[in-house]
Amino acid sequence: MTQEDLRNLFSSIGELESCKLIRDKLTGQSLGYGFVNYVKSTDAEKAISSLNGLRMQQKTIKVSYARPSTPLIKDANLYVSGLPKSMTQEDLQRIFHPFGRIITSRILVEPSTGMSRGVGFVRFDKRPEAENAISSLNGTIPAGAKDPVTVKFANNPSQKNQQVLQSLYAAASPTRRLAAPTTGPLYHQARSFSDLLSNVNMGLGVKRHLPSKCAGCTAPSAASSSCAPNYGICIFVYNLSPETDENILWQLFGPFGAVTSVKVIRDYQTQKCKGYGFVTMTNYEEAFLAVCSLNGYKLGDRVLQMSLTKPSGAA
DNA sequence: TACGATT
Repeated sequence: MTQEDLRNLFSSIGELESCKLIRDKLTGQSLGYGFVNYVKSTDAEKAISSLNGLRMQQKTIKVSYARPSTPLIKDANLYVSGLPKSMTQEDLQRIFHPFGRIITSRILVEPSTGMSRGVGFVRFDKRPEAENAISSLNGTIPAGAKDPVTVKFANNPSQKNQQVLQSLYAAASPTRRLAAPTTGPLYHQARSFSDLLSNVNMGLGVKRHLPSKCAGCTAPSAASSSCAPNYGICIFVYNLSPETDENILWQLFGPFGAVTSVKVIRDYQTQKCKGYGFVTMTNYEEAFLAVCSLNGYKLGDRVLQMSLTKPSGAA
């Protein structure tokens, strides 16, 4: 939605004094909210009663009175993971409401099934309420659940966009390409990697740095995995260096076939890779070959290990 | 830091 869309929608109620769509500072992308001032307060009331809850495309818009702008309401948004799949938004609110006024909350779902992904968000009115919720709830086990939940401050959308831009820049940067070839790990990777691929393409056995039993490949029926089985095969990759970025995973797995997503798991504070990541591939045969080929592959000074992700909830 | 998930 553009600023103009916002203006058109809300000016249909009454005369506007001002109207502002909030955008990311770097990318200019809408952050999904904005502020509208009406000349007459009765029009503001009308806007809330007629537009709140309106469904637009995939979204349900929320319209309410803006809270007074103060530093206290900033950074009060929490990210919650490890929730039982059976937990509803109402359950989530029940758990968090003792700590303060909840502005919004939601549980993320798999689009295809509507099933909970076990993660969600809770935005409190005030920062100290959010802090209290973290210290009281993080690591605790909800009633009736068997695993503890993680409660922490949510990532800031502009931080996330910065990461994406940096990663794109790093991939495209000529200095990076010139600096790497003779000494960097990418050079060594590229040479031995192409050897490896030519082996694969000729249908020959694959050299490995470890005597590999192809972990995770022994039971092809285990193709179902915790990560979106409808969307592909999810591969767990371990022993990545702290400097690993998404591009490296794309480069490693892309030649084996269709890769739908890659994820480097990072420490939130340092933004360094925690040593592992995930790659989702569309086709089982290609994923199988990638795991068999890349397990034991030496990237820089590290021997990679990989397997299909641990199935979840299987008896 | 051997299984994430960021509206």
